[in-house]
Amino acid sequence: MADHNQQIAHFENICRAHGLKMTHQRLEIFHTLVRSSEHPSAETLYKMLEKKLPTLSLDTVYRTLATFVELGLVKRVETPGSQARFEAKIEQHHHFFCDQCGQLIDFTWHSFDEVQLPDSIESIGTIRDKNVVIHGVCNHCQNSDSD
Amino acid sequence: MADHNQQIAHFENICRAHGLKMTHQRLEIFHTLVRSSEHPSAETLYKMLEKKLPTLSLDTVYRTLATFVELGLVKRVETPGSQARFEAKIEQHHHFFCDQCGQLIDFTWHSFDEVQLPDSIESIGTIRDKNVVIHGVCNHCQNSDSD
DNA sequence: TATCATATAAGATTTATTCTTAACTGATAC
DNA sequence: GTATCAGTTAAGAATAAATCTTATATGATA
Repeated sequence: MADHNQQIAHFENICRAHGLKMTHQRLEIFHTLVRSSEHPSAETLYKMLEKKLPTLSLDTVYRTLATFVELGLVKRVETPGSQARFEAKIEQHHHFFCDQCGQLIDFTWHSFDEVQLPDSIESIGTIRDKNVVIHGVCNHCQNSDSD
Repeated sequence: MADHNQQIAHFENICRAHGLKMTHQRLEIFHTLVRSSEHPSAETLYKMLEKKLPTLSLDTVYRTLATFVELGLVKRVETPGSQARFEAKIEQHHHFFCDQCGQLIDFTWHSFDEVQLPDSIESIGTIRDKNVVIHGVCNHCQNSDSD
């Protein structure tokens, strides 16, 4: 398990540096996202939080996520689903997307991270980030298919 | 330049095999997509075709693309943009996405295609497809930034 | 303690996409 | 060739995700 406290400290620093107030909502949304591995949508986050913050509004979740993405604290993950999904994971990682259930699973692949890209990339542009996306069927779906 | 005729023959076979009529609209939409390298959205395709098919409706473009995706003739490409984008490219390839202009550029990387995935994948699921997505700034944007 | 950024509520707006219905077109089977 | 029926069109309605609006309330920080 990664050191979430450190990440939350970083989050607080960034907010302070940008003169953003540390509201319960922001803190809880970030906490939830950092601790979740399911890459939730705004709506999912809203539901995850409704017990802890009964007055939270979906609008605030959207607004807050947009702020976080702008600050680079959170990433929007592209998926085939209709709703945008988010993650607060900082370490370099890659995604396995289950075409059956829509689950998104992180994995690491250090040898890929260090490999050099093909020369042809130079004629295309400058790299900020390189990621692997695997599409397939997760083991859970695979097993439940066998009935 | 790839052999588009072969791809179009394949397209016709698949349509016939599924009892789908070879309408002008379907043919032109597929032609345009096969020959385009810009991964157009439904709306972009619609605009690309409005001269050739003045009576074409946007609805038909959406409907036709959905049919093609279902038949596996066309792929929906996930991008950070709000509109879905499509490609008819069959050969294994990867994507460079320009964060500045939203352009999506294909590239090939054979050594990646052949490399083995990390063992950890086995505990996740079965692979259908693996792709690299690079985010960065294309050379065109890079150059026009320097003013 | 005061100030002001933020959150909330309620509802309107925007945008992409899909659906509906009715009339028409044209591809394919015969 | 002609009939049939899938598919297209038009026009407009319906959905759904996301964003915005306005007025009021809250609560973090100086």
